[in-house]
Amino acid sequence: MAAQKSAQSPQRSLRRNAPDAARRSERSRRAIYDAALALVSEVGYPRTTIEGIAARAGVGKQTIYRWWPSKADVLLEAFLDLSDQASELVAGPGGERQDDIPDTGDLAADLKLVLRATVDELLNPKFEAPWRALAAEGLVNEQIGTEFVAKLLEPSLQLYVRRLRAAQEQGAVRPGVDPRIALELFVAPLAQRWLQRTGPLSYEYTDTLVDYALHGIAPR
Amino acid sequence: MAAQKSAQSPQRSLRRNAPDAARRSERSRRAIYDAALALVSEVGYPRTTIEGIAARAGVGKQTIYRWWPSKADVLLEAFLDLSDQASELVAGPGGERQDDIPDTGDLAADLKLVLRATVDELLNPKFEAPWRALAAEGLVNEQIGTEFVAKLLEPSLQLYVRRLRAAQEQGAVRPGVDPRIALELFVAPLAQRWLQRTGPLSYEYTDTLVDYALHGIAPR
DNA sequence: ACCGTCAGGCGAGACGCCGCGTCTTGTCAA
DNA sequence: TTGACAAGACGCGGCGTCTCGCCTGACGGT
Repeated sequence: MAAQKSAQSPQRSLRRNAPDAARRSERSRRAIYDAALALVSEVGYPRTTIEGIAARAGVGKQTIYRWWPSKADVLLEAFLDLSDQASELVAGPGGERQDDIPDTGDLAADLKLVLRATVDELLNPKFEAPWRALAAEGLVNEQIGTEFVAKLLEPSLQLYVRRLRAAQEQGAVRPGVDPRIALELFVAPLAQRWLQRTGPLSYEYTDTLVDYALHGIAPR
Repeated sequence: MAAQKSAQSPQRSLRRNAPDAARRSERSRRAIYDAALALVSEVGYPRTTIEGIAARAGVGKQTIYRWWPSKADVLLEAFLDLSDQASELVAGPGGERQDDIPDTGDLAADLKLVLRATVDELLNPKFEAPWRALAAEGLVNEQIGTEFVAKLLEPSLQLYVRRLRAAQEQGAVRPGVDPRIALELFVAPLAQRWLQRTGPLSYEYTDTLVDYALHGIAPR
């Protein structure tokens, strides 16, 4: 027995029968992502099946079950991958990520700009179906919900937190205000309107949200 | 062709083979509601099956398929029924519904009070599972989503709209403000925090939302 | 640097199970 | 008398597990 300090097999003990990631087929992984995203968009999340994904990807079912515990996890990873690709396009291949909201000194204008970009993203048909599916799954499945929020939403929200803190130092936001709660005033209504289809997403709408959130609805 | 305006059978033409509602068993209907709500709470929405509801309710599967098109519709109706019962308890059996937010002249206080009541309702364990399930289904299923919003959410939102309009007439809200959007400033963040489990629901939190929404986060 | 070996990931698909939605039967109440 | 009812059989399709050869990539000996 060679120099393994523990157990008979190399890093098998993490989960039962953990597969060897070094020998994993990159080709299959990508095909599965593509098939999952395509199927969710084409036939909807509930009618997307693991059998269907496997067939579409030209992959054995076992290959999916080997690497993911559920179809929700497959879709979550596929969507994360899609988002990464998309944001790599925006930033250069050099790597500098879009990791801050611009600070022109005009908070209202900066927020409106970012929210307009968010609207554009939400209206991108490639994102809609998987995004809705994951949001829905997250409501009912705590594990997916937590991961969805942490990996997909939280990074964007942190951008707002930083921008609002900067505004606070500049005196553009009241000192006592909690940025974490403040950002919800414009983000949550937008998200809700989109998810619940209670109205059209327009620049006018998001601009209004920013104005209300900054100055309140009471007379000044 | 045979100008029957009313066809051969009484109100059969609405859908194919529409059943006779007059002969419907009230007993089965109630049992199905109870079983559906109980199962969703006990085993979760995805593992709640029509077979399971039928068995639990002591009812034939056909009785469910006769009256509802899908398990989501069953649950929606069951939950509407539950809500009606609950709000009948609050109002007297005489019938006067709680159909307005109190107007003490102090808008902030009135809103805080109602939001605190909403928090209590959201934390009621009897409501949580079915509410989440329906919200999730509504994200992915447009028909359910529309009905969910219209029958469950919209009535409550109208209460806010009315109260905000009254406030507007009293000069407590700026004239140009759209009440429909204004109410989202405090309702949407609360809903989102609850649904996404991104933080605890406390009176302190909802009070803060009202303050931010009324006065904004910018210096006055 | 090369090449042989072999563990294990791979595509394919069979398996038993279960819930789906439909259909059939006999019972019972309006 | 009619039609909703409880019970449950039916074929179907997706589930998650399994078995089969094939092929690949990591590793060791020369």
